[in-house]
Amino acid sequence: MLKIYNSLSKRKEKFHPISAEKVGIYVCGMTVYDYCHMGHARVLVMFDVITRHLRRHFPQVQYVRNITDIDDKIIQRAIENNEDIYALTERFIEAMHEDERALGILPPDAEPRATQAIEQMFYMIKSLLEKGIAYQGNNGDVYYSVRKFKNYGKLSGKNIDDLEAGARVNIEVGKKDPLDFVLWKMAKAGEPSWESPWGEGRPGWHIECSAMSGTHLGKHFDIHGGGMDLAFPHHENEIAQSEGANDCAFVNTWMHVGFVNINDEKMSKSLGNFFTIRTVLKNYDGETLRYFILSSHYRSPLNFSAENLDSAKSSLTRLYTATRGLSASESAMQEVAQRFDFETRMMAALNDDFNTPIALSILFELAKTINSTREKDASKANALGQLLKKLGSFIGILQLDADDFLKQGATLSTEQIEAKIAQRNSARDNKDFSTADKIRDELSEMSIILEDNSGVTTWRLK
RNA sequence: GGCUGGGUAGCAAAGCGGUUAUGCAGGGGCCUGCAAAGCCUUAUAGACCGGUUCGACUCCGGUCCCAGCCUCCA
Repeated sequence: MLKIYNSLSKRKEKFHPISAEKVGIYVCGMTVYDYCHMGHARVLVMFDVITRHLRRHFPQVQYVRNITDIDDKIIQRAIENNEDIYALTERFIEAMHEDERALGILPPDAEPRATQAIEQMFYMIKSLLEKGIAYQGNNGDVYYSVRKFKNYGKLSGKNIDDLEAGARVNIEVGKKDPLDFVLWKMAKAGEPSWESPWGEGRPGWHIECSAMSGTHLGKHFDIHGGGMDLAFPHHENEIAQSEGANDCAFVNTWMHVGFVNINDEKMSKSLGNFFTIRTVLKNYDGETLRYFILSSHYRSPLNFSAENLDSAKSSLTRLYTATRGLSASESAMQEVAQRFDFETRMMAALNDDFNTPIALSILFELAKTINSTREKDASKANALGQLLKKLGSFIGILQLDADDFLKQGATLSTEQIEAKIAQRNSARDNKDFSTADKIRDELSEMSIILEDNSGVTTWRLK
């Protein structure tokens, strides 16, 4: 039984899909004006794990993750770069896909773009205007009238009067109430714009997600997710728009992924303390990044540091080392899978609100079982090794050949290393251990570690 | 000011009212020419103060501290 923490009820709840035939999940994706950073990586990886797990439970899962390709920051960046806006967004969409592949993220089923959903936004805005929940300000912009929506604040736990007391909301000329937010804004000269019933303009940020989720998943669907910083105001406003326009419940389960921190502070663009995925990939492989993200529960803060990434690398190395040199048939794996409870416990961990730290601890227990079984019962160890890879696939790790993982990043060619090993072994045969150790030390300088196991010397990268 | 979370051993990170989390790092041992890997073993916890309980890291109350949201942000 899958349980998910619902940000709306602030409780872990049993997950019951609206239709067991087809589960719908919508995740707020990137605004594409720059490279993705580690905060984005966390959301991408976590919802990859979540959708993989949902697919294990339900025959059909429709995973929709949007791309925001029109907004103030994109326009501003295009001007700064003196670059065509579509060239800019196209460039960063491609970069995002590259980063995703490096992290082992499977593509969503649909990846709609805001600029391709303008028509649907019109329908929604029209409907809100007809119901009197939206209005056109005297500056031409169309606004959502927050006080017309009785449940405003139900997701973020805010009440309207407290918000107003905060007084950090920006006051714009066209708004009747400072809390109102824009649905459609009039275009300034030179900005990208669309002809609309309310004049030449472009969409406000929030309306795109209401429009695109409705198009792909219907008015009422199962799961909506994103980073924790989107809960307010973005998701709150989506609820207001969708429920206001459709007169029905919008989303059953809201999921929010915690922040990536640096020195216990949120990594964010505004603080400027962010690391892009591709920067981190220069020093660590994608799977290590993924492991690092999975090492804490998705709602907890995740502290980004070289120490923690190094630790992730070591941990992953241990798991890969356990699978080294093992292979078994599917039937042998199935047979052993039934005799042990690893798979059951793995499922239970993921069923408990996607508890990836527990899931990883189970993989380590399995690795230990493999290591201690190797000598005694090779065929059992082989089968357990296959099981480890299978359970790793549940969270998208351990899918490489162990040698490919353990040997990646060497500064010498395999031939050069093998030659050194041959030299060292002939020295060892002659009991010339000082020469042998010297060769080993030289390789160690280049982070190449030798291991003499049952008469065979193998190597790996530190 | 309003609203969320959180404070666990050297570091990271979970579950749990009574039984080993797990990984990295450390100690001892086995293995090894020596190492590495692996195996066995071991130490180090639960911010603070009360309460409930036969028993609390786990429940309740209070105190202190930290982070986040209330403005674009994943």
